[in-house]
Amino acid sequence: MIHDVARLAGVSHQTVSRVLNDHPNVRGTTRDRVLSAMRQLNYRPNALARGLASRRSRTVGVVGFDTRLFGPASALLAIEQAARAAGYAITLSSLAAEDAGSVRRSVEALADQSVDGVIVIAPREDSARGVSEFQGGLPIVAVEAGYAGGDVPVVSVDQFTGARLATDHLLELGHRTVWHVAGPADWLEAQERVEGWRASLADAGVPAPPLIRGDWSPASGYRAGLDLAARPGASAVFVANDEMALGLLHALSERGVRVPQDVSVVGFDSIPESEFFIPALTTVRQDFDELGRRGLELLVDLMDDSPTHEEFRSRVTPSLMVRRSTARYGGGDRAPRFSAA
Amino acid sequence: MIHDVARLAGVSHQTVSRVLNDHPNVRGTTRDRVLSAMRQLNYRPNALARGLASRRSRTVGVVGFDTRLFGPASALLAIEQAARAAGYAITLSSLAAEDAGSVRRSVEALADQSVDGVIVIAPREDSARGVSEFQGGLPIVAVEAGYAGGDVPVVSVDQFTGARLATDHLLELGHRTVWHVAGPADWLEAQERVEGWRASLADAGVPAPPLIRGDWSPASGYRAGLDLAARPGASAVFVANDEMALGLLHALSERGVRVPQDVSVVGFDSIPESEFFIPALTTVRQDFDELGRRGLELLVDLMDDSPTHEEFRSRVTPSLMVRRSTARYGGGDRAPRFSAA
DNA sequence: AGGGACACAGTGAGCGCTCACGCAGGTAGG
DNA sequence: CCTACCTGCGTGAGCGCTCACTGTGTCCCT
Repeated sequence: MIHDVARLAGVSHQTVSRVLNDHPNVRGTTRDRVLSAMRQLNYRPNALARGLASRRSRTVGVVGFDTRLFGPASALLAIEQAARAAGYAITLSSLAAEDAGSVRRSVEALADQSVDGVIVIAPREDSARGVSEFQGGLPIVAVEAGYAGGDVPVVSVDQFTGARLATDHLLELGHRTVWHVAGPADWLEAQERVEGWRASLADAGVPAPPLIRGDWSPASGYRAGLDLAARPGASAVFVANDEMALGLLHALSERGVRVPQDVSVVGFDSIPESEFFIPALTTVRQDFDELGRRGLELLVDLMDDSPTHEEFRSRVTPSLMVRRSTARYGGGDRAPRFSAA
Repeated sequence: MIHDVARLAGVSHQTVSRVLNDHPNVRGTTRDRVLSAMRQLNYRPNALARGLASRRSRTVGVVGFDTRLFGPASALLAIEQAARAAGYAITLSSLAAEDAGSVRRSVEALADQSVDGVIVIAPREDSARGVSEFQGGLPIVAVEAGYAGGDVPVVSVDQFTGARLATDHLLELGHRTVWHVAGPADWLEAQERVEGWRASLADAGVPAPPLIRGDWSPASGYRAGLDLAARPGASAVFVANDEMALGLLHALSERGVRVPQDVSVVGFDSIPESEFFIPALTTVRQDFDELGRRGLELLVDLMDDSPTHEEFRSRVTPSLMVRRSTARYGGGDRAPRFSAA
């Protein structure tokens, strides 16, 4: 096919290849002849052949865990768009279960597809290990994976600061202490948020109430909400994500506990829906787009092994969105209107 | 590389290739020798080279519009998993804007990547046109794209029936009529839902209130809610998706209109959060997983050009999830507690 | 005037596979 | 006993490109 173009343009196949790859040392007039021949023949370079010959597929693999969730889905989209802009195609590989083994297998599968690099969106501890387990000389970047990933380049949101933001906000409103509904213990993000919460309480010199564990789902937030509704002393809660906060709000409403009059609630993520929760949820916004963009940028640097970003760990700073679910501490305990089932 | 395996196993490269491709006419003992040689050398076939030689990349392209939304994201995930099971890799191409041109460009870009087939997740009218615009002899399946797509094979949810389900439910509860907050006019799904709603009202012999347009966003649902709160006659609303229903619920709550005592609300999609809205939202569930699975199945059939499914249009039936946002019509108009700003 | 440097173009090999053949040897049918 | 056919395996070419190398002509410096 490249030969047809070459013949029509009256040059060698190599010159066509040079034009294709923007090599210098092609005279302008020659280039124009080649380009017009390409247009005439509606020539489309064969990506497979280029990849085979050049050993660069111009494709990056993305390993994602549950890309239905807002965070991963947003990061994926941002990565895809940044990749397209940088001239890379995206090959996707979702994880069924997220454990070290399946992350490794996914990366291997992508390597078999001859991708030039891999981005792993996988926020659990195990997956970070899965990444470092992979031995293949393939550039890999982890996104949303906290700091624990050994020597893997990581781009992540500063969860610690985000959690402090949330907790400090509640303390500044006069609450005596802040409860925390956390995510699963094996999620790096959940861990960091717990630490931020603890640090904030410690700095304020107030005791930390017992931790309540959720699993990110609204249902688990609902259960936490029932629990909290039965504790008249609890006046402020920092919930580790917006979905759980939704469930919690639901439970409090069912129990007749008013938000924010009786209890203040802060979420995390700022999913688009959170602004329309009842009441509108005060939450910590993570910029997933920025995350995806930076991840791809870092990967491109690694693939070009240009003067590689000395910064192999990049952190995105979250911000607090104050809405209607938080208010000044009113003092006193709630009268237990309903007993908790 | 295949030669190394061949040498170690004492066979020709062609025999290795036969083993790789599960060809018959290889003696069991020979096959075993080849397999063990592969294992010893940790041989990984080069997908690019196989694709180049065989003219089949074993890759399918997916064009998706805003894969952050629950529907597209779920379909994408299901497609990916079905593809993996069928031995295909996934190349992703998200759409920035959804118009005919950019759909066509996306499909072309995927064709340039030598994909064997394409699935388009693009629910707008324009995109269906974009698909049929593409001339490339590439198998294409549209998902979530209604019926309007000319001669393109389509897998979609029966939106018409879904809308009837919702409207009938409200009418059966005794409501005099049902209002509808619709999606954008150029979305096929929105159109079908409007038609289902109209058909249901017509069958019941009740007049259709004016249509309220939204844009799928919670914010537009919120605006619709403010509008409806000011109409004391409105006692039942069918909202075209759950996000808008959330915004609507928020507005009603702000205005002191109680759901379901004063107004019954039905959504569409059954996003995971909807169960924890306040109150839990009655909604129409679409099985996006089934959609994705069937889409890929259909595409595989087309790619193998096996006795091709004579059914080129496959419809998934939605179901009604009755929760707490709907109740029997209480009779009488709402007393306007608050005037609409 | 000679030689080095550079701009521009062409030649052949080969990336790692599969495809279309060819060629033995065994089994069956007449 | 010859043809016909199947099983099992090998040989060579080639998929559509890029890479490394070679070969011109032109300009500039010494």
